[in-house]
Amino acid sequence: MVPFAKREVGLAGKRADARRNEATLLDAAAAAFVASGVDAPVRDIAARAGVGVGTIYRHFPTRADLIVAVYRHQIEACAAAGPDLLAASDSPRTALARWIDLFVDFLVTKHGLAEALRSDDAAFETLHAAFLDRLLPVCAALLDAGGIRSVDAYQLLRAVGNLCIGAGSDARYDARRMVGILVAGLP
Amino acid sequence: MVPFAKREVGLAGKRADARRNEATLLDAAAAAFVASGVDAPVRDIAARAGVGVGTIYRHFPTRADLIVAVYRHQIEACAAAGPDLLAASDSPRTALARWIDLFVDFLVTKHGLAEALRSDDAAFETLHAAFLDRLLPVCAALLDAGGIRSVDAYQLLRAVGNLCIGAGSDARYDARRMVGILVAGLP
DNA sequence: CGGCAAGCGGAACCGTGTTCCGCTACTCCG
DNA sequence: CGGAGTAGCGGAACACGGTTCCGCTTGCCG
Repeated sequence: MVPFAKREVGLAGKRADARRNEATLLDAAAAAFVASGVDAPVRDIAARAGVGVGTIYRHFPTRADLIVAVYRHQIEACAAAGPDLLAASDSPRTALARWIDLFVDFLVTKHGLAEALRSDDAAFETLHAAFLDRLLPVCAALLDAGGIRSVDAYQLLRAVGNLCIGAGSDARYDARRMVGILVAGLP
Repeated sequence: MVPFAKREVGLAGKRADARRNEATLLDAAAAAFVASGVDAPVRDIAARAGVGVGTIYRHFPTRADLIVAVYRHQIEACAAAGPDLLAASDSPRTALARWIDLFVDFLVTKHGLAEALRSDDAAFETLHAAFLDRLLPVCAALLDAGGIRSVDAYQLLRAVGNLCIGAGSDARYDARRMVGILVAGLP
């Protein structure tokens, strides 16, 4: 028996101070993301954590890795909610609508996340992948359960993500509403 | 004694070389936008035009001013098409759908324009304004003619603009289709 | 032609992300 | 417990893009 072994993937087998720094960095990054959005300057995050910028890049080679690490649990929760909603809702269509609502809530409450998600910058590839790996199958299952064949899950997630861009910084624009209209209008 | 310049300030009173440079810059910018998107580095545009970067900033104080100048005619054409479509179409709803198609075509064929349009960077304020000034009233008229009160013109344009983001760089995503579904689903 | 301000070029500056390397200090082993 | 070796650290340095600034050039007008 190996106590705590591999409980947190990135933390196993490292020196104690390295593990401490990684945890501190995750906290600092989460705080910085709340305060300044996911575009928070690397130096700010490093300063919050009380480490040098080199330490960030050692633990998280790209910004996307850091973002994924911070939000991994929420991505997971969103993915897990899919089957639950399908079981609990009156119709698959309702389940889809509710699940999309969860996804939208997630995106609009993280400033800049929707923007980062759709960036075609190669550095954000792993962020893109992390979302698609977990959420695409869930979305596909919901579409399938609802008998919706007119769009594939990728396009729908992409469209919803796009609609969420800038949602937090423009009082005249209500992303939730436009997403609702889109989903309701799916043929 | 007159401490001011001998000639009135204004476009017509510019020096001949300045007017020449401005025209050259517009051509160079248009070419750079086609080649590298509207995010083309300022130095690239200057190099294409054979001028220094200072010359760009003198004629176009912000990047948005340059973008607006390059696309002014197309914005204008799109705005002008609104009333025409309303007169020529079977129903206001059809006219709206066709007009949105024009708008989408405009956006997706200009790499990075949709992204720039929705940027909350203060430098893009005049770009934002240029689009809204001309297109918002047209869109509002089309919505009104169709009796659509459930969304305002700003939200619709914003949503359509968002859906067009990244349309040119992702083969799996068809912005025109998602926009079509959204517009068709407007209650 | 001569004076002078409009206009020009591009070096310099600033704020990002990212890399690199000399030093620190943690861990392990004797 | 103490010394050696290395994982890991800090932050200076570099890359790169936008923007500013200022000394020089040049078109314009008298």
